[in-house]
Amino acid sequence: MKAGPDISRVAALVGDPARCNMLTALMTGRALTASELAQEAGITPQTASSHLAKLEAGGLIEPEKQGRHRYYRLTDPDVAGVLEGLQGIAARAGHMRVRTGPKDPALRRARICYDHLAGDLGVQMLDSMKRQRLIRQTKQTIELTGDGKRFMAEELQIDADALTHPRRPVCKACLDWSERRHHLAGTLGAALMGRFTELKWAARDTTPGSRVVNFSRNGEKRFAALFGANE
Amino acid sequence: MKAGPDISRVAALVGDPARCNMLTALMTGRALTASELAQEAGITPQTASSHLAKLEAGGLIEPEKQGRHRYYRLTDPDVAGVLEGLQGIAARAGHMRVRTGPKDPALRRARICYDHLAGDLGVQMLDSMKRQRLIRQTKQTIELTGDGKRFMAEELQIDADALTHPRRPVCKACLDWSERRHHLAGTLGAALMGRFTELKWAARDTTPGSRVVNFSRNGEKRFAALFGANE
DNA sequence: TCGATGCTTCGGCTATCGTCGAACAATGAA
DNA sequence: TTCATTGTTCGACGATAGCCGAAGCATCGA
Repeated sequence: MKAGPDISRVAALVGDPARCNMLTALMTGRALTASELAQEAGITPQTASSHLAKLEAGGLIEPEKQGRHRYYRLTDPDVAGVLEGLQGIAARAGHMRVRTGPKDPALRRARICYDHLAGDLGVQMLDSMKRQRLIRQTKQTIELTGDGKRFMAEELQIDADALTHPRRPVCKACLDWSERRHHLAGTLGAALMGRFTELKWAARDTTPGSRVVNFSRNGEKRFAALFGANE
Repeated sequence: MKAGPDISRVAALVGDPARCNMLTALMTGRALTASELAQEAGITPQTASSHLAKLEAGGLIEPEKQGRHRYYRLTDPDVAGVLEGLQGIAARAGHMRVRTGPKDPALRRARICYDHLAGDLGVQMLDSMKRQRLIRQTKQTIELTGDGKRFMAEELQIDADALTHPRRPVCKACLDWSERRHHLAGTLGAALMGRFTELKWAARDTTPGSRVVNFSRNGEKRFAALFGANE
C-alpha cells in the first residue's frame, strides 16, 4: 500500500510523554544513565528500561556500557534536529509547555535531579556562578576558575581538587526539566547539594519518592547571599 | 508532570499510522479533501474526520472550505521539513514500510517528494551533479559550485542567486524513501522540478493524490543528457 | 565470597485512543 | 421541495501500550 519509511513508528516513539522527556533531557548532547533518565521522566526504572529499549530499537538513542551503568545518548545530530523542529511546530500551535501548573510549584522551585539541585534555584545558581566568573563555560565543557576554587573553599569548605572522578565530570551543564535552561550537575553539583544538606540549608522532602527540595528560611537567605539573582 | 514545549503531543499526532498516511499524502503540497484523505489512509470518513480535527488542532494542517468539500493542506513547509527528517531517521533505523515492492514501479522511478523530484531519477540526478562537480557537499551542507551556477543558467535557465529563501536552504539532501539514498531537495530541487514541468519533460500523474511523475519520451532523453548515469 | 547497585524481564492491571455503525447537519443539484 | 453527496457528532467496543511490583542478571567493591 504505502511505501517509504515508517515515519509513524518513529513519531510514536517521541509521542509518549515519558520518552519525550528522556529525549529532551538528552538534547544537551551529553549521555545520561538509564536511572537518570528514569528520574528525568518521572517513572520507575522498569518502565524506563522498556522505553529505552524501544528508543534504541527505533534508532533514536545509542547505548554505551560503562561498568554497571548504561549511558544513552542521541544517535545523531539529525535526531536533535527533528526534535527541535517539533518544538517549533508545537510552539507555533500554542502547545506551549503546560506549566506544571500550580499543582506542584515546589517541584519547579527546587528539586533533586539525580543528586544535584535543579529547578528555578538550580538554574539561578548556575547563572550566578557564571556572572561571578566562578566557572568558565567553553564550547561543551564547564570548569571552575581560580576564583571559583577559592570561592568553594572559603564559602562552602569544598575542596574542588578532591572532586575529580574517573568517569564523571566535575562540572556539567544539565538541561533543566521545568526551566528549559541549564543547571549545574557533575561532582561539583552533587557536592554543593550535599553541603546544602549538611548545613541544613535544605532537605529533601520526606515523602517517599518525592524529588522536592525544601529550603529552610535561613538556608534560603544564605543561598541568596551566595547565588542571589541580584548579585 | 509534563513540561516543556509539548513536542510529545505533536509527535503523537504523527505517531498514528492513519494520520501519518494523511500527512504523507499531503506532502505533495496539494490540498486534498477529507474523503480523499480517508481513502488514502484506508479508514472510514468518520474516523478520518476525527483525525483531521486533531491534526488541525495540533497546527499541522489547515482547512479550506470550498462548497461542500473541505480541502486540507499542510500549514507550513516546516511541517514538511519535520516529516522529511522523520523519514530520514526511520530509514536509517531500517523501519521501512514493507510494501516498497514491485507494486508500483512508476512510483519508485520518479515521484514528487513534497515539491521536488524523488525516486530513482532523483537519486540519479544528485549523483550526476556530484560527479560533474556542479555541487559541493561538505559535512552537513550542500552548495552549488561556480560550475553549477553556470550550468543551471545555461542549460536550464535557472538563476541560482534568485533561489535564496529566508527559511529554506537552496540545496538540501533528502533521504529517498525507496532508494535509501539522497536526492536533492531545497529551493533548487523545487526549481528544477518546476523547470522540468514547464519544459514538458515531465508531468505529475493526473490521478488525484498520486505522487507519480511521468517523463515524456523526449523529456527522458534530455534529462539523461544532463544527468545521465554514464556521464 | 558476599552484599550493594544498576538495569532488565515477566506478569498482570488499567486507561487511553483508534475504530466503526448509526444518526445528524450542511451544501449543491434537479 | 426533494434527493444525493460530503462531512460531522455520538456511543460503544476492543486492542494497544504504558505502568508498576516482584524477581532475575550483571557488575562493582570489599
